[in-house]
Amino acid sequence: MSGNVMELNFGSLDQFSSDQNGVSLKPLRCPAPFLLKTYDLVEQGIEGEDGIKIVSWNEEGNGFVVWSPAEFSELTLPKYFKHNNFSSFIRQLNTYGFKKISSKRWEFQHEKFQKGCRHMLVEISRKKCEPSVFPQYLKSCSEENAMTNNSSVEEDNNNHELLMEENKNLKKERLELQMQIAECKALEMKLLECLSQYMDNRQNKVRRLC
Amino acid sequence: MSGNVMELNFGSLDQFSSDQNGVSLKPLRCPAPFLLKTYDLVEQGIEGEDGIKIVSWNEEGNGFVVWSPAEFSELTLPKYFKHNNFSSFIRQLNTYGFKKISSKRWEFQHEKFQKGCRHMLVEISRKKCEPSVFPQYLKSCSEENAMTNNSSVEEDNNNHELLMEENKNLKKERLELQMQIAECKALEMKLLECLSQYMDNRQNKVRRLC
DNA sequence: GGGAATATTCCC
DNA sequence: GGGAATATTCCC
Repeated sequence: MSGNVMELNFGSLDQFSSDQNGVSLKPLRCPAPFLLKTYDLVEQGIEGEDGIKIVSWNEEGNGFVVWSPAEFSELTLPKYFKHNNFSSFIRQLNTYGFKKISSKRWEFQHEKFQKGCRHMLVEISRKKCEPSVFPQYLKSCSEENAMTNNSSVEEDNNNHELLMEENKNLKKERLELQMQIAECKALEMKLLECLSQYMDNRQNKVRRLC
Repeated sequence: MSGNVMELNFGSLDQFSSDQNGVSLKPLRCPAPFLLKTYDLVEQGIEGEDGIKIVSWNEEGNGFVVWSPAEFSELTLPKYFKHNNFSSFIRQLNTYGFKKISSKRWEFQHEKFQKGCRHMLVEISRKKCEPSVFPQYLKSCSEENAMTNNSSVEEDNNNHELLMEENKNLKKERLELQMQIAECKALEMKLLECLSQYMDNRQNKVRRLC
């Protein structure tokens, strides 16, 4: 196992800060490991005995460029991550809100990912899936309805495959909706329990007052 | 990267079955990679030049024993997984419902994990987050879905009308489920309002008592 | 043991 | 790009 990621140590996950008097303050939230590793990997983008520049900051220092995706995948990624897939790396960049800002080269940017500002990484967070209360269900509703209305009837009639596909998706969706309902019911139960506890408390209070 | 897990290939994720006439049937669900790897790893539990038995089936063949956790972690795990942590392995076993059945040795069991029954792995699934609340109802649902999928594949293929009909019904069902969810959400709101009123009342009561 | 966050993979 | 399933880690 020598030479691979399992023996690398990226240090403790917790970060401590100290003020100007050297007094230790409470632990700060730590940047996600992915961000720290990506930052470090950009800083050390020169590899191999021929000193190829595989990855580096861009000219402005407000983004980075993967100059050689092949060598990046083969040499750089496995030093920092548990894989050597460029696409998995890209997936993570997207998860953390990086944008690909050039169609001509692999250049990525994030407002809080800048040369010399390792401390700023803590301000980058993963995109969340659940924005509000009714979103996914309302969203799927309107989208589906639009779809159904737009799609031409004759195509559907003539395309068995499409129909089968839609059917399959509908079944999947049904299961998801059923699970959502189960979750709702569970939440109701909890709320009811909660409510009954409050009522019991009130009863007791009333009794004590009599 | 030679010699580590990233170059191992465990084959396609999809499995196909054929009947006795060699006719290819539709793809079967494939066991989780974790289960296949664990099965294979138990089968090949002898390692090193001194031929130590690191892991093997138990006497009955209905479970397996990790005889040497240290060597298992250091030698076996990284060959099959992207880590060398015994605890991560245990975490996965728990996720898939395995039980530790001895306090004296690292012996694990799962009803569907048996010597010579690699095909049975497909019946093992990850535990879901919400087991207790409405299990029977969800279960019957998924069984129903399985039934629907299995029954009369050829008829469905050949009968466009049936497919259209099913499709229509599924959409109707979807609408009903969405309405159910809307009702649930509305009820939740009322319960929350109710709860907050009780909390306010209690506050007032406390205030009056002071 | 298992909940939950993060990482990796797979797929659209 | 991103949703979602699975894997790995971290923590109780």
